[in-house]
Amino acid sequence: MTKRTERRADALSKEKIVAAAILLLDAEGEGGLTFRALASRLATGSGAIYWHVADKGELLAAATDHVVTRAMSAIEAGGADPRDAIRTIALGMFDTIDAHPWVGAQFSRAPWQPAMLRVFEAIGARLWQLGVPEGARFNAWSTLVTYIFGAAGQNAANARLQAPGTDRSAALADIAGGWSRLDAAEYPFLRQVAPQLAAHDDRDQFLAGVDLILAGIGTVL
Amino acid sequence: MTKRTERRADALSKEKIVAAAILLLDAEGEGGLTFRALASRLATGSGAIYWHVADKGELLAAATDHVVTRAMSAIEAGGADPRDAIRTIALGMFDTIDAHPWVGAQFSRAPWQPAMLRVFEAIGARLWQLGVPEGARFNAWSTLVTYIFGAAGQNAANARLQAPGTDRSAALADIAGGWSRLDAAEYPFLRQVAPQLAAHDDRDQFLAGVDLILAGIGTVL
DNA sequence: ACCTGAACACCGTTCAAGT
DNA sequence: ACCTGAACACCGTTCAAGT
Repeated sequence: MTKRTERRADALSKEKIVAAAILLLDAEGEGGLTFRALASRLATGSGAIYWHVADKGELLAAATDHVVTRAMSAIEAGGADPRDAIRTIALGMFDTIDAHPWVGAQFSRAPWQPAMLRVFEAIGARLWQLGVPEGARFNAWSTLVTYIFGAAGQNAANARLQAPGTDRSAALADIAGGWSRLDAAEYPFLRQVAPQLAAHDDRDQFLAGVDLILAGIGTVL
Repeated sequence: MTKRTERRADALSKEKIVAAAILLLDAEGEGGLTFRALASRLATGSGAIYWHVADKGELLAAATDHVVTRAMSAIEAGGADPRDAIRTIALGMFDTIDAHPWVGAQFSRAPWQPAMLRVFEAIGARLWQLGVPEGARFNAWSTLVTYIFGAAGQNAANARLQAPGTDRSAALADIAGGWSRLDAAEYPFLRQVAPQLAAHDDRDQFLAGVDLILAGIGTVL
């Protein structure tokens, strides 16, 4: 009965534009999202998009919010032990940003988005549940959230840097090879960890960081 | 005697181009660095820059390397206790990226740069000195480095987001105000920390995160 | 060897004109 | 109300032509 239901089925809408933008971003990366490319996929003119969306920033923000919302609703961390719940949420964000690397660059441009607030609350609630005292709660929460999104963002940046064909272990072997050939007097540490760099798994390393922060939080309980 | 010493004093060079780029980046932000603007500052044509520099990516990488190198050589963390040395290095990076926000976005695009290696080594060496056992060393190091650059980068992104005139505490008050008005059933944690968000100092919060990770590392010593 | 600056192939965004 | 697509004001990068 409303105007909205009377619209043609193929009419443009912000939802359709955002859905097409996500497809484009996933397929071709951040550089692939162009108003011209988007308009051509939607079989319309570039100006039509501006009727529904203020600018490219709003489009990227809406796409990020959509992806993070979908990811959060798929994460099952309900009855678990608070530490396990934090690990589950953290890994969920890591995997989401790994699958959509453009999300990693975007979220630091709009950290106040609704979906982000849900992640923030989920982490904070578990810290509360864990019994972190009032005085330590805010810093414990911000350290975790900063680490989770910082690490996931850096992982996504690595993925974006890499040539599409090559795999991660070859790239790591390259960097580790460089480290092992550094000057022994100036870079003893990097030379020593080079083999571990070559062999490590990014996801395990990320989780080890979450565990280390949880161990630090354990000292103030 | 060499060709190099015979060159005119006002001749272009990569060093001069990088120095001008840093001035431009600091004055007008990442969007202000344009080959046209740079060429006009250097009183030359945009094509001349390409004789000394491959592309914009190399220019940003060189500018970042210059700034981080300068910062690292100013940091005095020599004889200090390893934990204090790590805090000093971390704060030095935080302040550097705070003063040059474009560095925060750049470093994740080129983490293998010489200056970055020096930071990596400096952190790693202190962990070694601290006696972190072999099996925990790599993860402890990567957690610290990831947190330091992730947090500093997010801080810089916040700075870039803000309108040039407004100050940080007004922006925080705004966000905190929003959080305190969230639905009480869905967002109890964010409502509860809103006052702390409004009152906190970014630099102190950053350092509290470093300390929390150091506390976590303490549990594996 | 190094510099000049017009030209090329793109962008995001606007806007008069249409339906 | 919504859509079209040309036009505007930019980009990074290239390259023939100069010195």
